[in-house]
Amino acid sequence: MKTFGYRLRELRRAKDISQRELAEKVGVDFSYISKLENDRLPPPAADTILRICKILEASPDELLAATGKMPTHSKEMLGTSAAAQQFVRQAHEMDLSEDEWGALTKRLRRLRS
Amino acid sequence: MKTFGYRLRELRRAKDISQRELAEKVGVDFSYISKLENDRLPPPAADTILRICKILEASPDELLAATGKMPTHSKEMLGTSAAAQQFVRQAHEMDLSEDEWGALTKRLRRLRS
DNA sequence: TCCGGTGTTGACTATTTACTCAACATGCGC
DNA sequence: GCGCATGTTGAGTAAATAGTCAACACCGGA
Repeated sequence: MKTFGYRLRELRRAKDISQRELAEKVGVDFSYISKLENDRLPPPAADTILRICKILEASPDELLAATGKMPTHSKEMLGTSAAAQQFVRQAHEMDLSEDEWGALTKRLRRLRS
Repeated sequence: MKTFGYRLRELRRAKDISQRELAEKVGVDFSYISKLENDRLPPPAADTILRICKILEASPDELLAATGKMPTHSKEMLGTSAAAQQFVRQAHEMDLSEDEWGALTKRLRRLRS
C-alpha cells in the first residue's frame, strides 16, 4: 500500500504545482505539505484533506481511506441518527468487503427510483 | 429533545446506583458524572459512552446520537474502506430519513442470506 | 447532633491534534 | 557564483479534548 504522503506527492506532481502553491491555496504552511509528503507527520484533519483534494481535483476517498479519518459532515450525518448508528453497527458485525459496500451503494442509488 | 445529561441521569437512576458507583465502574471521577448529568461539560468520548452504556445496560445508540460522536471502531471500519467512504458520501447526498436507514439495515441483513 | 452517603462546583491539568515559523539545503538559469 | 524557486528539518505552539482533584453543600438516619 502506498503511504498517504507518497500518494499526495503523486497527486500534486500530476497537477504540476509546487508545495508552496498547493499550500497557499489550501491555506496551510508549505513546510507542512513537505512533511506530509515525506510521512514525517500524521495525515491532516479530514476536512483539510478535502480541501487538498479539491485543489488537486482528485477524489477524496483514496486519501481519506489511507488515513482512516472521516470528514466532519459525514460524522455528523451518521452520528446524529440513531438508525444510522444501528446500520453502522450491523455493518461492523458483518465486516463487509469492498464489493459488498459497492453493492450497497448501488442499492442506495436505486432506493428512490 | 432531552439533553445528554438528562438522559444519562434517567438511565443511571433506572439502575438505582449512585454517581460514585457508576463512575468507579466506568473508570472516571465521580464529579465528572455529576457535571455530565447537569450538562456542565460536553459529552464524553464516544468510547467512554460505550462503557457507560454497558454498565447501565442500555443501548448506546441513543446517547451516542445525542452527541453526534462515533465510536473508534466504527470510524475505523468506515474510514479505512474507500468503498465505504463512497457509500457514506452517497448517503450524505441523499440525506436519508430514519426509515430509509432502517430499510437499508434490513437489506444489509439479507445481503448474505 | 453528627456522620456517612450523595451530589455540585471551581480550578486546574495532561494529552492529542493540527498545525506554524525560522532556518537551512539543493538545484538551475543566467 | 548569485539569485531565486523549490524542498526539508527541528523546534515550538494554539486550541480542543477529556478529563482530575479538592472543597463544599445537603439530607436522612442512628
